[in-house]
Amino acid sequence: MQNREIASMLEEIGMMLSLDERPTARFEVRAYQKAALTVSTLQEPIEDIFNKGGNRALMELPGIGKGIAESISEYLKTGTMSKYENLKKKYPSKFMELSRIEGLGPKKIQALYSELGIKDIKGLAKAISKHEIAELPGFGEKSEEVIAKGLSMLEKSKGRILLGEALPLAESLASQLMKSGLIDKVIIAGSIRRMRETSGDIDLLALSDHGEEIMDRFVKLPEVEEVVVKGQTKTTVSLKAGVTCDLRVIPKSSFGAAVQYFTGSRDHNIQVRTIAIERGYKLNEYGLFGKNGKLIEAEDEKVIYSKLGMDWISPEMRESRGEVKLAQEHKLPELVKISDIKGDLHTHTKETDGADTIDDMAAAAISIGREYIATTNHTKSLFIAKGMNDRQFKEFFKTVDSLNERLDGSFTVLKGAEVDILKDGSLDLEKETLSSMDCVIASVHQNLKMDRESMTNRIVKAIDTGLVHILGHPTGRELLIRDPYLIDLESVFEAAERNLTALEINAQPSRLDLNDTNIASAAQYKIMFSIGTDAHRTTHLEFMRYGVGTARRGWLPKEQIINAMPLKALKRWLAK
DNA sequence: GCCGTTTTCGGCCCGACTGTTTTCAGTCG
Repeated sequence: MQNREIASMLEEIGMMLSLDERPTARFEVRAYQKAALTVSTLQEPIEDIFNKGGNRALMELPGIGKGIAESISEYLKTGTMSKYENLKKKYPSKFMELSRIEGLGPKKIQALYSELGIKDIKGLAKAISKHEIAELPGFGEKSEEVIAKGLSMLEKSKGRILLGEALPLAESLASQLMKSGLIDKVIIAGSIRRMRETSGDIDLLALSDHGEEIMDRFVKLPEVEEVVVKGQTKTTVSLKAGVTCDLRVIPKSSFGAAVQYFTGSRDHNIQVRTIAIERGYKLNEYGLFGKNGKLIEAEDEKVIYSKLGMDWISPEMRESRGEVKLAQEHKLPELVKISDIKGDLHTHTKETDGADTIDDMAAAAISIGREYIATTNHTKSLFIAKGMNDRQFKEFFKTVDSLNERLDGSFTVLKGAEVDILKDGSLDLEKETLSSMDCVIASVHQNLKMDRESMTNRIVKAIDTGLVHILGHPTGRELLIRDPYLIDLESVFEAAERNLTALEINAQPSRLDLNDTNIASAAQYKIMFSIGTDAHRTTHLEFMRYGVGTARRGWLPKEQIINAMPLKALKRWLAK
C-alpha cells in the first residue's frame, strides 16, 4: 500500500510549489493538495487502481488529472517521481517533517534553509540552541520562541491524542466555560464531533456576546499550558495534554453555519459548499447567504442542510464517502445510538487481568442501564494476563451462577471467555468447555508478526471451528503505537459470514478495532457486529460510546449489532 | 494542475491573527 507515501510526496510538491514565483503556482499548489487528500483517503491501494485501469483509472479520482496521474504511475513503475526529484534539488528541506511544527510553513522552512542550511528537525534544534533563528530577517525573538515550543510539543506528543482522551478533555473545557455564565451554548466541533479515532486539536465553538471576557477565562483554565494566539473571536492555546485547542466565539445568527463549517471534514464541506453554489447560495463559516448576499440566520446547522435540500447528516458520517448524495435523496441510514445498546459482551474480572470482581462489574453495568454483560476472561496461554484453564473457568462460572440467582433475572451475566487463537489457529480451551459457554470471543494476542497468509489462515481456521461467536479486535492494532497485523480481511469476512461469527468493534480507545472503513467493508457481507468495551475495570464500561461512534462512522444501524438486541433475541442468536 | 448539466478557457475561499513590518507577509484552519 503506497497511498500514504504518494500522498505525502504530492503534499510536499505542493509546499515546494508555494515557493514558486509564477502567478499560477498557487493554483498548482491547491491542485497538489487536493490530489494528496484524495490519495490519502482512498479506501484501496492506489497500485490496485492503477493495475486495474492504468492512468485512466487514476484520472477518475477527484483532483487527479493527466499530469498528476502520470507522476503517480511513474512512481509506481520506477520508484521515483521526476517532478518531485526536480523540485527537491531546488528545495532540499524536509518540508513534511518541519511543517509539523506549529508556526512553520513553506516560506519559513525555505528561509531557514537558504539562510542557515537547516534541512530537518535535527538542524532546527541545533540552531535554536545557538539562538540563530531570532537573527534571521523576517524572524525575531518571538518567532524563535514559538518554533522552540512547537518543537518540544511535537517531540512530546507527536501531535495527536486518542478520542478517549480528547473527548473527555473537550467536555471538561466546555463545561468549565459554561460555568462562567457568559455563554449560551458551547459545541465540541471538529474531528472529535465526528468521533475520529485520534485528534490533532480540539475545536470549541461558543455562542456568546462576551468574546473578550470568555477568552480571558479560557486562557486561564488549568488544562492550558500556553497561549498561542489570543483574539476576541478566536483564541488558540496549547494544552498540557499535547494538543492545541481553538475556541471561537460566534454570534447567534451564524452559529449554525460555524458548527457546520468547523465540524468538517474538509472534503464533506467542499461538497456541501458546492451544492450551495449550485443553488445560488454562498456558504462559509460566517453563514449561509442568499442570492442577494443577505445572511440567512441560523442558530442550528440543521437549517443549513435543509435550505440546501438535504437531510441533516450525522457528524460521524461527514467524511465524503457518499453521505451527501444520500442526504439529497433522503436515504440516509438510521445509525445505531448509544441508547440502543443493551449489553456488553467483552469484559474481564480480577480472576485474570481485570481489576474488579464480577459482582462489581455487574453492578456497574446495571448502573449505566445495561441489561446484560458477558464475562470473558483470558485463557491460559496468555500468561501475562493470568489466563485461566478449563477447570478454572468451571470454578469461576459457579460464582457467576450464584450471582445470576441473586439478580433473579433483573440483569444477566453470560458465561464466556476471550479465548486465545494460538499460532496454528487452534483455540486455547477444550472444545467441550467452549461449547458449554454462552459467548465465546476469539482473539489473537501473541505472535503478531506473521506474514499475511499465515495470519489469515490462522484466524480463518479459528473461525471455522464453529465455536466462535465473536472475533475479538480483528486487526490487532494499537493506535499511535502499533499497526494492524498483516491480514487479508476479505477472507476473514467470508469466514465470518459462513460461520455466523460476529466481528467485534472493540471500544477501547487505543484499539477501536475494527475501524470505520473496515466496518464499512465488512458490512457488505451478511455479518453481525458486537461492540464490546473490553473493560478491565468498572469504569471501562463507559468506553461503549467510542465503539458506538466508530460503528456510526462505519454507517451501522442497530439491526446489525448483536448487543443492541434484547437478551432473549441475543441468546437465540448466540445459540445458532 | 484540475475542472466543466451554462465553460476545453479561465477560474480556483479567504478572514483572523501575529510578528516584524512601517503597510504587510506568513501561517492556520
